[in-house]
Amino acid sequence: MRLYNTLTRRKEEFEPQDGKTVRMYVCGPTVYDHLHIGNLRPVLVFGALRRYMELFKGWPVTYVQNITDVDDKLIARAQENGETVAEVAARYTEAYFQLLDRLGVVPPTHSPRATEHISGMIELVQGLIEKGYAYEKGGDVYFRVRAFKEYGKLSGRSVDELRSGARIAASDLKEDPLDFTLWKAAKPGEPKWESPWGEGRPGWHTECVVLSRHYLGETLDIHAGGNDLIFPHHENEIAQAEALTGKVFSRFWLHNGMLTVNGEKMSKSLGNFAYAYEVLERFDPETVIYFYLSRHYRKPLDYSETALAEAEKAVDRARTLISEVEAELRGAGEEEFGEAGSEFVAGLSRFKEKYLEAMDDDFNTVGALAAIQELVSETNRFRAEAVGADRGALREAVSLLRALGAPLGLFQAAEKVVTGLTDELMELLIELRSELRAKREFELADRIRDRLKEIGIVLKDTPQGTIWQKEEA
RNA sequence: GGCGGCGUAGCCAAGUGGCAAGGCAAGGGACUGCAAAUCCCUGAUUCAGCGGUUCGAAUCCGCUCGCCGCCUCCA
Repeated sequence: MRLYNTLTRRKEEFEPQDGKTVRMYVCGPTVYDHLHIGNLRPVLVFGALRRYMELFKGWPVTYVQNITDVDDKLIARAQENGETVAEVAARYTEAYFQLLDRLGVVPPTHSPRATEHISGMIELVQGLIEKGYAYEKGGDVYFRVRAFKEYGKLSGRSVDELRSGARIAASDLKEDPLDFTLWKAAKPGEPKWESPWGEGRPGWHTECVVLSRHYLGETLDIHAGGNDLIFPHHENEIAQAEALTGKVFSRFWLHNGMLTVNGEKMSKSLGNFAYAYEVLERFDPETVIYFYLSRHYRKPLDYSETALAEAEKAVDRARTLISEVEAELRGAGEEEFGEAGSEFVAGLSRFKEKYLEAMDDDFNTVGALAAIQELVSETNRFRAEAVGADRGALREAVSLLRALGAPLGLFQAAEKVVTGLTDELMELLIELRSELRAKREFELADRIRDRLKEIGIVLKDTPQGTIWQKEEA
């Protein structure tokens, strides 16, 4: 498949370096607060990319995502609350995994905490000092940016440009204003670890380098995150990793576009802020997923209630088809279908092809969703016309729909469990009601339908007879 | 100031050199006791504007207008 690589600014053919397993690293949450709706985008997009590779490309993915459990924001939050940093981190880490579960996102293969790898970070910093890429000043350690000649290759900046840009605060301790912190001397009351430079804690960009290397080796296949991380975060990661090893840190860099609200990036200061869990109180998980995948991942995505409501209708169209077909064919055996059914089933492959083509072209989920919608339309058309055994062919369409939805996390809601007794009782009720309708005793017939609706069972009178379904969760 | 991106029907949104996907909304029709679901029909001679390259451009180049992101913590 082809993926747009920020490093080369082009779409490139992607294959895992060993031809088998994808080594993928995605920047994870800083657990000082709940995820907001912007944070959700990389989680859903790269989670779906991972599942697509596993389910359709045949590449198992080792997916590593860090949990940043020590940093300035966490320390500030802990002090506000009169808690320890560890308590704050534990609470929001738990919330994060609950959110993944709610959304049906497969958890990362590894979710290392930064604080579990402090010794690795110390080794990294030490290695950089030994090679002349870093220096210690007053208990802090800084990376010597000018020593790494390829600095700026990811973000397309040159050191000269950056210096003239000069919004970077000068520091007496740094040799150069562009140098960035690898290790911070501890201030009173802050979490701290012993190091060759005294007590302190790791600075910014060290954790991703150390964690990714620990689980995935020196060269990653894919490193992904929001495009606001390109500079300085990812640029600095490359500098550290490549200065130390001399090897390519990551072959591909993937960046998702920002979530906006009314066209502007969401932020607390603008007041256009919402938590992920709040959206999930208003919309079901598959609607939320559909919304996030309804725009190409590299473009900005504008959040609004209207957009979510539209996603809900779009996703419901497919789910209605699935659930109605399953209701219609409930109890029916595996029938062989005739010419019409066979022809219909043979034609289904074109939707899968369109889907694969879109997904393979820089993970174009929008095109993939279009293919899914076309599959839904075509199936509905067939459903309206088909009679007899050919209707069994609908099973094939539904099964394809589920398969295409699987990497995206769509259409996976478990089939409603129906016990044999319920099945028989419903058949009885429907039979009696049909007789009432035949006698035009609609009042009683409608009462049965209304009462069933109250207990969560929906009756639909279709040309093929009455079907019943449990109401959508 | 530097770097990057975007502007496609009422709304959302693919496509990035060869007759403009898909969804939502709207109108008409079919089906129907009523519901529900579904089907059919109706939409951009046109892709912010102006020039240029080309047999051919929404797609390439230049300019103009408008919007956004990064350059400081940020998904």
